[in-house]
Amino acid sequence: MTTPTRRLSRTDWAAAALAAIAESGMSAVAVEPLARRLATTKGSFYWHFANREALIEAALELWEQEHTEAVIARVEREVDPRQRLRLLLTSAIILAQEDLIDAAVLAGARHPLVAPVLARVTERRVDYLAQVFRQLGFPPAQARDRGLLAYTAYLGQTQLIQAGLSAVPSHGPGMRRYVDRILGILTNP
Amino acid sequence: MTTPTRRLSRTDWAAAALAAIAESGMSAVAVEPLARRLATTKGSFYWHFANREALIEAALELWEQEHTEAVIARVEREVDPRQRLRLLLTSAIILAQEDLIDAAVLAGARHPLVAPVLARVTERRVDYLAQVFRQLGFPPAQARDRGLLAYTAYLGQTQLIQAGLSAVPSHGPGMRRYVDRILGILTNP
DNA sequence: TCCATACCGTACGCTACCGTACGGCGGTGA
DNA sequence: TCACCGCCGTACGGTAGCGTACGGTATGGA
Repeated sequence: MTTPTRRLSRTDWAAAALAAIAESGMSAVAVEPLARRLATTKGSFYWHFANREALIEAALELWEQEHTEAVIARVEREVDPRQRLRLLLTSAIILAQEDLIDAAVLAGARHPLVAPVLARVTERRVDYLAQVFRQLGFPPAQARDRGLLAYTAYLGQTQLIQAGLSAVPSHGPGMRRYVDRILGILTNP
Repeated sequence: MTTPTRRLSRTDWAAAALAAIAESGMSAVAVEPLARRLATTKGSFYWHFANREALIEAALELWEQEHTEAVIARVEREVDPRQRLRLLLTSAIILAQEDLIDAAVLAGARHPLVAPVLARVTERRVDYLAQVFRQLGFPPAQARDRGLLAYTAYLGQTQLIQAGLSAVPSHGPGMRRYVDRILGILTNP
């Protein structure tokens, strides 16, 4: 995973912080515990970062890149907009189960450093969804409504899982049927 | 609100803790800050509670009662199931905007004391919604699906608001039309 | 009136974490 | 080989909150 060198980079710290957020939330971004986890000391940390805030910012920046821009870029390689939407939905469903980072960031929505990033990411994702619906032929206003609806469903789903009550088939043909049903509802004029 | 006496009860502390959760999340349930806020000292607190955990438990118990059982009891006074559903939806929409406690508890879903309470509350709410749909004439399995769908929409909505992007008319005739639309979708066979 | 009981104030020790100061080590270029 | 620089280890002081010990006060019932 990380290089076998014992010297750490700024990005190593940011990645560790992001992992800590996913596991235990914002409060887990603490310098000394992270240092223990990375088998180093605060001396390393304060060389790469001015303070704890700077680390949180770096971690959230990483999240924004990897969990929004990168996903959009990958989906954009699909040519057919309907296939794009399907790919988006399936990856969202799978991610909502395995990957806890989105839920963890949502949970920290009130944190002053999280709020602006979260707002940007939410807007970006809804915008992209709306764009896909426009490419499917819906007029702008309707496209945005449907984008919002789709994203709300995603959020609600992650929260249900957080609450320990998953009700969505997360794999296999059950999921395929489920995705098709959702797709039908979302694209039905 | 509270009695003009300066002596506090166990419930006063629990209510203050719940308010603190709504404002600033689980980590805000801290003895000394709460004591300052109540214009008293830790001496009072440790008379009424064994420790911080006990306070969190009491606060969550209060939440469970006031934000689930009490709402259900009030809605139950409505005779027509379709009216019950409408009342439930409108109060949910209004609450999702004004009242931040539900979102704050969701945000603490990973906390060991929150998780079981949240699981119970979620189950209870979905069960109740399913019951209403059964009373509307849907067969049990379909009723549960629709209950889940409705609750997912509620959760997604609160999360969107948390992310600073509200897209739902929260009052007036706009909300009435919106509720009617939702009602139509949810009860359409 | 007097005392028991319920409740609160205060001082203390403990732990976890933040941030700083500074010394040291190891690799790289002259 | 030596000096320099990037990176890390360590020790320290400061703060915030938890929990405890114990003394103090007020209030209602005998």
